[in-house]
Amino acid sequence: MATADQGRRGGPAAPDPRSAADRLLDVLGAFDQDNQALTLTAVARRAGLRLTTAHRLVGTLTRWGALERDQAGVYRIGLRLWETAALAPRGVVLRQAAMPYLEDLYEATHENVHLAVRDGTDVVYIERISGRSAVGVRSQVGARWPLHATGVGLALLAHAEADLQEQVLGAPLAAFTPYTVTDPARLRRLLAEARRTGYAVSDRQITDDAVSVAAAVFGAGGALVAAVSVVVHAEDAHPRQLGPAVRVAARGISRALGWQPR
Amino acid sequence: MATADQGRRGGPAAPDPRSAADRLLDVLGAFDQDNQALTLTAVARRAGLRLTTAHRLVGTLTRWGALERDQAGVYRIGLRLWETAALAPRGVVLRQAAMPYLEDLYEATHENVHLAVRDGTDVVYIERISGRSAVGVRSQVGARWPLHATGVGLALLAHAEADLQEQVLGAPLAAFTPYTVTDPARLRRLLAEARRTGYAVSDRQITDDAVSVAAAVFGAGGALVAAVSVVVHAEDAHPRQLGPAVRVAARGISRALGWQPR
DNA sequence: AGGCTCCTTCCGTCAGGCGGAAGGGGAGCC
DNA sequence: GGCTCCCCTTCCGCCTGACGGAAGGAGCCT
Repeated sequence: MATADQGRRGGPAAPDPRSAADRLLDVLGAFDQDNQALTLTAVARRAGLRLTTAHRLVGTLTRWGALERDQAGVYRIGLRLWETAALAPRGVVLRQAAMPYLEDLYEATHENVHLAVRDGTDVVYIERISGRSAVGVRSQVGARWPLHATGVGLALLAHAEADLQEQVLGAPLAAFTPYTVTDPARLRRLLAEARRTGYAVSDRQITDDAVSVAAAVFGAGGALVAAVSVVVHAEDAHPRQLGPAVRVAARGISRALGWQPR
Repeated sequence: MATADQGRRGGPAAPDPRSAADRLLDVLGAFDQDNQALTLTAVARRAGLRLTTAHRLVGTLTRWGALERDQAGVYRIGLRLWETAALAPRGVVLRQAAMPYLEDLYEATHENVHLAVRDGTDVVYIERISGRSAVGVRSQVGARWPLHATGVGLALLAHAEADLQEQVLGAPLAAFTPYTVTDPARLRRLLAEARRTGYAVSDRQITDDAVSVAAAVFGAGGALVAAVSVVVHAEDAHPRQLGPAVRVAARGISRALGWQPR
């Protein structure tokens, strides 16, 4: 979607309000989960740039290593960018600290295990351990979902500041299945429940055959940092049983991050 | 190091030959393993930019999400960049495919397990599984080392095209310990040995207490893609024993990537 | 061959990036 | 308190280098 405002009338071409830096970032932004490999023309179209401009920017990015070009002339995200992005404190660094505990959780359940952080009113998945026999889930590493629908999102929202909660509760809540909670009052009760029990449950809110049980992870000083979850088939979901296991893993990670129980 | 050429003489300021795009990328490049958190001034210094220019660029990057700024005003790599970089085919995508086999290798050995790819004449580490009791290694995810010294580097070099081998063999070989192989003829023999046995051994070439045993990973069509290694204490190193295990893991990953034994 | 799409190079114009200057704000020191 | 130092932010005029139209090349399909 959003090929918008390409329409130019008689006027002498509306001057692009974007800075050169914005345009470069828009080239990077042209790549996403569904567009991991793009031709030059596709980059130009998705970034809303003239072909020549895209050509120049893509050349610069490729020379630096932010993009790579294969024999067919198709561009992908390059290793050098990956390398730099590996320094993100909420990415690789968090993941490395959490990994052993995620492994333990996987060993104990043999189900999909997730680690995610909050960005605005979305969750971003940092890591996923996929059981071979586990339920098919729609979340990939790097994927984004709204806070209110996923297990990890509910866990994060339940422990978030009041104004963020109000922001989410005040906006329309997108539905992904018939089970997705779109009623603010019901969402409020879910969050209260999550705070009371220490784990959040998302029942078939993303796909209609998966239930997710999640718990929040805190850093040094008690700041909310991330959330962990286990995703299981809806029919054999035992939140009461999984909750404690997820909580244990979450506390383990919190401890590794320097969190101290009060 | 490298505060170089800040010296301006009487002249009216040498015009920076870098493009706006280059300068933006140099801001990102200012962040590395040893500089994961930088103030605005530090960014300007490391990127070789005026403070005002850095200020503007860093603002744009932060607005986009490529950088994040904490309360103290210190900048770090942001989640959005991490998200985009997660699309790198030789990064997260490769890692996800390899992970189960790396786990198996870790279970079998309980030593540090590495996955790395080649970039130019360097290796870049994509993943590391650290045993709690394993030997301390100097490689982090996202780290870079020259091909000739690490186990994974030797495995990659042994199966690389002839001209790359000649390029490495023709250049000076940096030493990191007294054991680092800096003689081209000896390196040539190591590579031949690696091809013969199917695994490469780096004996105390990076740190003087660690031995690395590595094997190459191939993709669909037989293209060289990556290398896997196990790093153990020098005293209890049994390359003959580890070699086969590493080879099995490497072939497993290769198979997962669509490689077919001929 | 012809027509198509996608890519690359060239070059003149003018908008927008650059950086000097000035001022705010906080930490540390006397 | 008053001082200094350092880091950050905003403002604004000049000049440069980014932009994009135009033209042409390279494949690919019919």
